[in-house]
Amino acid sequence: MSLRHAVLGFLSLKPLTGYDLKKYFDGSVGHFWNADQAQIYRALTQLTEDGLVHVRVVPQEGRPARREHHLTDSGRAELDAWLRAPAGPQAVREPFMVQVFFAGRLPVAETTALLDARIAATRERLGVLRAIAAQSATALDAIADTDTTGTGTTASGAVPSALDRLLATATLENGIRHLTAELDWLRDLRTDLDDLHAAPARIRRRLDRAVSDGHAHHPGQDA
Amino acid sequence: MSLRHAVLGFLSLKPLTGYDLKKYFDGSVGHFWNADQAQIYRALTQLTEDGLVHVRVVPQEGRPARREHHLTDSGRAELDAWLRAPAGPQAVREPFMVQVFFAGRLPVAETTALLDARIAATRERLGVLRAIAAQSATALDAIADTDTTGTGTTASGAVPSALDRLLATATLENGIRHLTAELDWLRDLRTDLDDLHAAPARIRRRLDRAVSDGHAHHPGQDA
DNA sequence: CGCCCATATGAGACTTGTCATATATTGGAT
DNA sequence: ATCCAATATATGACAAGTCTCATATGGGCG
Repeated sequence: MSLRHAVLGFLSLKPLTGYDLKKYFDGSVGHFWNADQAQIYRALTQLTEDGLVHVRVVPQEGRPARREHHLTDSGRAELDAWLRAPAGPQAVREPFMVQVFFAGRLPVAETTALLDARIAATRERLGVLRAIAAQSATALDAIADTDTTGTGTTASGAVPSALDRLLATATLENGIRHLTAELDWLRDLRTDLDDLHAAPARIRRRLDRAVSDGHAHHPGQDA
Repeated sequence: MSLRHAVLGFLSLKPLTGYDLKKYFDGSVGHFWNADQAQIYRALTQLTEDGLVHVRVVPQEGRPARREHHLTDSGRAELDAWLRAPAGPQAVREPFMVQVFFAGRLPVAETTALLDARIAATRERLGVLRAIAAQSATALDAIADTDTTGTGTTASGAVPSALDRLLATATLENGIRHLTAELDWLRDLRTDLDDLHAAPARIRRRLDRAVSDGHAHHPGQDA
């Protein structure tokens, strides 16, 4: 869906090859949008067919010719229209939550182990984002800096404005906030599990009974 | 991928028809996993082919026969194995962040309008989750309560344990935390945008120059 | 010599989403 | 009385999107 538009977005900054795009994706929007190389190339092909992009082939010494993709006017129009359109509700899809939801089948020890693993992984991802934020070179700078044209014509690589920086930083911050929230949640859940587990079996049975009150008794996870 | 496993998870609670499953999905894991009816039926077909599930047809007066899907032993084994397996890194995919990232092309007023819309939508979703949490009837209870069998044999609908409740509640809480984080972030961004916009044009230009220092000047969004 | 970088393309499997449709019964509206 | 709507139940077909894997070229570098 919006892979196309992300591509258009980058091309609005400056003309790029599929190869460039792949790198920029990984380097700047990688936290919230992953793009496979094949996908990018296919998107470019389609966009070209649809007339939103046109290709200029720039021969090079030694390397394969750059197939530079430039935005056309309709491409720019399409991008702006999309940017204006309020995004529909995005489909949520969290396999890990499914695991948690049904984790009652496992012995508690295994569940806490899974949580710990998840905590570690989340902390790691958070570290990565924090590191990027700390060096504070917005991905935009990387894009503006690299003179891919070789022609000396840096006209297309405009310097990012304060607004652009703010927005780019904000997307990073968004990732950080979500990861932080996730981490907090994981730790709280971890604690709750421990508390539940710490209560000796007899009390736990009483709890179960109190809570379900009047129904048949449940097998229980005491294994 | 894990639609299959979510289905297995529900079937481990009690045997269900595709129709039941659809309702349970919507009612309990709907916040973090959306499932289309056709998808569920397709998953059931596959699971049956793979021998993880077997169907018992229960004729009914007046209604179409219930095709009850029961977990087989290998089904249970598969479910447990999956629950134990640490989830791989999930692909992030946030169209809205893409919009934000490139929103610099729009006049600031439009961007803030988009943000406001997003704030409203997020608050709404948050309200829904909070309401569910407040009535505190875990989705599990709904599943246990409904006597779908009609046979009077309530044996399969086991009462959820304290652990099960904790986990179900936790997944809800997870959604709430993330939405809250999102909301905070949106508001902060909103404020930052206002601040930037509030600075008179001359100062803003100075800011831009200070920040980019030595490069060509950027067109700017003063429209 | 062999591997990596820059650059690009293709085939095929699989997942998802969307839409349409079928049947039988109960319960309300006209 | 009759008809429509809703409920409970289930399928089929197809478009669109994604992922994965494989492959090709030609120069630079260790």
